[in-house]
Amino acid sequence: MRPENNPGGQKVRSFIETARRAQIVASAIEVIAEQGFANASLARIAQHAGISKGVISYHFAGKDELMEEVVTQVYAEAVQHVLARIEGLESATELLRTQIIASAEHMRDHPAQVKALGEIFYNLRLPDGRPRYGIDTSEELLQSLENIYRFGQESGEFRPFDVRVMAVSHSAAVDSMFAYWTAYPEHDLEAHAHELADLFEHAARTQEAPHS
Amino acid sequence: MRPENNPGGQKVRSFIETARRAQIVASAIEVIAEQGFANASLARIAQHAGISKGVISYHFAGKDELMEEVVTQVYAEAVQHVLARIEGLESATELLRTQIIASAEHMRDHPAQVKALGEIFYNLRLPDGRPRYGIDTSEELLQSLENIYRFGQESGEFRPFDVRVMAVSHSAAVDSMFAYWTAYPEHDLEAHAHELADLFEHAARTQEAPHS
Amino acid sequence: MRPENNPGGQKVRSFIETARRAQIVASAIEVIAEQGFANASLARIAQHAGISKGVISYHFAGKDELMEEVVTQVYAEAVQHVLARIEGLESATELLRTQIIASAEHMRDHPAQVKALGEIFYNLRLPDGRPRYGIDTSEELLQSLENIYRFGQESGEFRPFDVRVMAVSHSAAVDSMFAYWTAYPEHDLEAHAHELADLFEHAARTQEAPHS
Amino acid sequence: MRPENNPGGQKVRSFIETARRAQIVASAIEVIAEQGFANASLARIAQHAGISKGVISYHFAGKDELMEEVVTQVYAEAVQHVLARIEGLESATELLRTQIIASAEHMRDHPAQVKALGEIFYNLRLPDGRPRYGIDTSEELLQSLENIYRFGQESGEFRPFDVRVMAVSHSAAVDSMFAYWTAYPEHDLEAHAHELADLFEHAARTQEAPHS
DNA sequence: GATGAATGAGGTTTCATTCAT
DNA sequence: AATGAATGAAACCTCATTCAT
Repeated sequence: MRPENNPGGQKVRSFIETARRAQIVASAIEVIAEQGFANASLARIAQHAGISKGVISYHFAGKDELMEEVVTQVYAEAVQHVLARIEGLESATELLRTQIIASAEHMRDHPAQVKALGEIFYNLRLPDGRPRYGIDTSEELLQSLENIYRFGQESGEFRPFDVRVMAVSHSAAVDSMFAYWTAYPEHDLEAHAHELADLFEHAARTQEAPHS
Repeated sequence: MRPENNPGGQKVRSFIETARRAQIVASAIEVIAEQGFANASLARIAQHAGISKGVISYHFAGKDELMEEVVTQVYAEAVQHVLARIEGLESATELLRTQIIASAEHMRDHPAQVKALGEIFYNLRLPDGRPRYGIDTSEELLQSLENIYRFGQESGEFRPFDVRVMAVSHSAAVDSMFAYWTAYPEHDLEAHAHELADLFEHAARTQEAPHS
Repeated sequence: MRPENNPGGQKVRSFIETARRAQIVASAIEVIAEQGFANASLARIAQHAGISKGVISYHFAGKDELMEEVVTQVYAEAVQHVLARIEGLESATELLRTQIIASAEHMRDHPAQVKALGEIFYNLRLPDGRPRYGIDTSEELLQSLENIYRFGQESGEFRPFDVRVMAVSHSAAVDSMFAYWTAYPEHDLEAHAHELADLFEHAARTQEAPHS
Repeated sequence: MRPENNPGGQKVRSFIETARRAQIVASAIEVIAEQGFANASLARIAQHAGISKGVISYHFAGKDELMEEVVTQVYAEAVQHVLARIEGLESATELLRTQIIASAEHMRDHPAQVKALGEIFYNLRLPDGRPRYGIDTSEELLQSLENIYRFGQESGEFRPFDVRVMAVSHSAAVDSMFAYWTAYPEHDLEAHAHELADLFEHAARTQEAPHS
């Protein structure tokens, strides 16, 4: 039985426990990325980590907690990377371009993590059968993207359009970049990212009608 | 035991067999759409259809064949609808816009089918754990979209860009339109489709030349 | 998957299913009687019956349903036996004596059933941890006994006393007769029953008035 | 590793060890009383005591030894209370009445202990599946009760009857008094005890037929 | 053609116990 | 003396598949 919450509500985890949890999360990411969510049984995750099945049950309340821990860690890392890269940018165009390109960088550097994240998003279900994560889970991301596009509209860089549709499409296009690269590893991810940046820049920006 | 292949390699299916297979496929679509791929056991599909579990095993070699049959039928129907709607169109802009809008129509009319198709695409795996369907399965669709965009480039309607990236993004954006609508059923699907058409039209078309 | 309820709410069970359920119930009774509730796993019950573990899952929704079926069948049989023996009796004294003696007969003829019934009563718990069967489950039995004692009070055979305490004690004493016989099989069950009948007759009956 | 037996065969326990064992026993009693024997895992007992699971294994050879320690301590305390209350009584009638009433007092004052005792009695099994405690374990208690009833027969207070049956029934009736009170806490335990005393007094005593 | 019945593998989880620190 | 960590067995349950009827 793991330590209880302390009064502050934060788990107090020993060094060993932290390390084990990280090891298990890492193993889960690899197994899910390689074999898919449906084949990622606790037995396989344990075997892949070279530990006993019971260890996972000891460190996590159940499979769901493990999966949620994977999501939390992986998602946080991705957000962190992208935010660091767009920090300080001042034009909406630069923001949207950099969001796409930084996402591609992160995918290139952590493909298994991103793959696992997607698998869990699509497959993890609540006990009642409804998806644990849905598009509504991405609300935060969508609002960030909306903010970029809305900022561009207000600054005059961008034409008028429905920012929600733009954000949803932007997000899906970025995800599809990763999926395509996963299917065709020789595909040029960086070039794809720049093309995609062009695509959304053209889609969003005010059409020039310069008069002579 | 079902009939063997005849010498020509084509299954000969009786009327009853054809009807049963259709009934089972329909039931599978509904169960998958409602409960998700992971919860769509043969038992549930059979129960939903009001038939015995054995019937499915009798008419299909296994669960995988059933799933593939669902994909085949549903995919064919979707393609058929969109093709009929874009037939005869002559400008690339009209083609791309109509492809998006017709897709939305099909989603509106057959949401369960489209939902099930997505579930199977994301979840069905080969025995070795690799995905049964991948982006490569969409090659045909991607080429059709590429053809539209390339046609536009050749006709001068569209600016130069990587048609593959455009096709992949286009496809993903259309899929995300459906996913978003599924999550928020009150969302205006038709409006989304028109916004999306605008999005890709702006993304692709030649920027207006300066007026002299 | 077993057949669904028909509209009337009654399960429709085939002959084979009925036989299998009876066989499994019988096996469960024997295993519980011999090894105790805690050791009566589905695996052992299946093994004892010479069938596969999955058969039980096929015929019963779960272990709980199996246990409840055991209780239902065994309890009904016991009640039926005792009721048949006391039918037509007219004095309260005869009723209480015969209730005890008939119970002993049933115990003698079906010791495993009675043992299993007790095990399940004491051990089966609801998912929330509360007992599935409690003293409140015996309410029906207690009321029957109360009726006997109250009848005796009204007819003047019995002295005044709290009929509930008498019924609870009566019921416990009968159960302890079985438990004692189980522990000491050479113990004379029939003699015990007659002694117990004397005990409660003396406990209940009106004290003879002094002769003048 | 705990201290070995000394040559005399008695464990030598340090103060700390004694205190820890008592703490663990107390925790076990509470957990068993609240959640039932089946749900009283070592993990839960340790958690309830606010100690590590390993401590229990350190101080007790195993779960069985802990359970036996609970029985020993609780039983001794109960016997002690009842013996103190009947000490010095001189008539069999007083003895039997007081045994019942004193038992009820103990139940009222230590319900968790009594509940836990019952749970363990009914559920603890030897490795071979046979009950660890049975009616034979109560032999000492039964003989004490027999002594009371035999004393009453010899003094002429009680009629002739089988003292073993009377003792077994008496014991069971007292236990059922507790079980009933547990199920219906608003039930008047003291009144029940007095009714029960009346019951066995009437059951046992010589029926007067005084002639004038 | 169709069905109910049965199987056995594999899933997650709980648990008593052991062990190094 | 005490602990956290780890183990492996066993529990219940679900499932795809096979088979006799």
